[in-house]
Amino acid sequence: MNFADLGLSDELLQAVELAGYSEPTPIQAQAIPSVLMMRDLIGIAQTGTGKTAGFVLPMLDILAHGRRRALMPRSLILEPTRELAAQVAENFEKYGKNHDLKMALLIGGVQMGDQVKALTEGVDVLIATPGRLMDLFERGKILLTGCNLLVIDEADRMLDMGFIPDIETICAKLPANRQTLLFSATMPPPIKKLADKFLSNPKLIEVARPATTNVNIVQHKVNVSARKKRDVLRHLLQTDNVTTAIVFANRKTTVRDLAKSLKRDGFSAGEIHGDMDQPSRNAELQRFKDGDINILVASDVAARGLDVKGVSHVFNFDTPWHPDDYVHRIGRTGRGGATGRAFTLVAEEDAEAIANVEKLTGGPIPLFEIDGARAASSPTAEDQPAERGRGSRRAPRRGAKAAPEAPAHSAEAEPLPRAERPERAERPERAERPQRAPRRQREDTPVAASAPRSAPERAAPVAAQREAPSAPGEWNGPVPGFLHISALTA
DNA sequence: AAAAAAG
Repeated sequence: MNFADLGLSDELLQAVELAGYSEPTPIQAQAIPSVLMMRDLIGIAQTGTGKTAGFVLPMLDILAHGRRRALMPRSLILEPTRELAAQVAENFEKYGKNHDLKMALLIGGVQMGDQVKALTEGVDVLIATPGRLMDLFERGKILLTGCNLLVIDEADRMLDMGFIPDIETICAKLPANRQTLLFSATMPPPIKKLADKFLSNPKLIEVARPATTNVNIVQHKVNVSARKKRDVLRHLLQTDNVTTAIVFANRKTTVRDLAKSLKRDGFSAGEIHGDMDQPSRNAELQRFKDGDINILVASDVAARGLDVKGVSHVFNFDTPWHPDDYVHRIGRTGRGGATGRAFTLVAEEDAEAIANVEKLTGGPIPLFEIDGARAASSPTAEDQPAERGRGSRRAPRRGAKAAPEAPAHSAEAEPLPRAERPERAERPERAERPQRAPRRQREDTPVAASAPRSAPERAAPVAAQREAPSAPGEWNGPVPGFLHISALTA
């Protein structure tokens, strides 16, 4: 199966080829022809399956015909979070480079002026979060009567976030005679009802099995007391060949404190959560994507859909209360055929949550024991995927520095510091300290002795993984032309 | 219990 067999135009095929893809993913192979035939579609799929390109590519083809009119966008894509909306916009830029199509990114947290201006001039596609879209609509800045192509992305997430009434309101403002595509990782009854109400004779495509069955993600839980969570996290960050990690916490305050603490300890860390203003959120995410930082501490704003290449590890500093979120969080790693590792720190307060997670994922998550240096497993070169073809031998990304490393778990691994010892004194020092955060010296926390620097080849496979081309639809580095999109929302 | 999204 080849992209050329799917009925896409030559301009699109060229953009796809330029992006480095030749073979469509299963969801693309199934979705693209149906969308081109103007059918309604239900896609049971998660991000990381190439879902985004699955609707962006045929939409571009459809939009290539017809003309835009002021205030009357021709198509609308709804996304649950601002970051996801921006990510879809990047895809439009990438694949639409041969088309003269205008888009507007309508998200909150940024000034309305440029968004309104774009609407006034006419856009072909709106990419929006529901709140800002409703706001602009109520202000009379948008007419949705010309919008005959609608994409509802991440519908189950929209449900979780209470957006379904908004979605219904928005659907009612669109022409009844339209094409609707709905994507969702799961199909809970309210989503099924929504689909029944707003889609007609949809083609059903199901490709993504739950991420928990993603064999590319090695999962572990670590029993730990609440007060030792930070120590265990630091230990894992140092000893598990972490190149790039997302650390999820349940509360925004935890995210903030933890990021601060990691930075203080010299880790190259950043943070993202909903209490930050949008420019800061964008900046932190970009720093992470660019490799300026290799650890992102995040709330569940980043749990779903975010597509950053080469995330070697996901850490759940807290077990998510909602078991579905566990699946989404760990799905940030092990993407595009790469191997990922997911650790969940389980304290007493997480007991109930982890039980629910294990019920959902269908079995106990293997315990990873640290105290006593008894590691259940450690990443080795064999764990890493072999070369995935397609030019994966580019030089390592400039900014993608590895985390401070120590040898992988083995009999000689350092045990965790014991509670009664001065906690930092026992920790192996990071030989290659991420320079960005100047360490604050404190006399009671001496810099620990240096751990042997692990051989560079240990980290190499994961670094290569970060560089390997992703499937279409995945985030694949900054898109040069994207500047003008961000300018639209600056 | 939280987080997200409009401000």
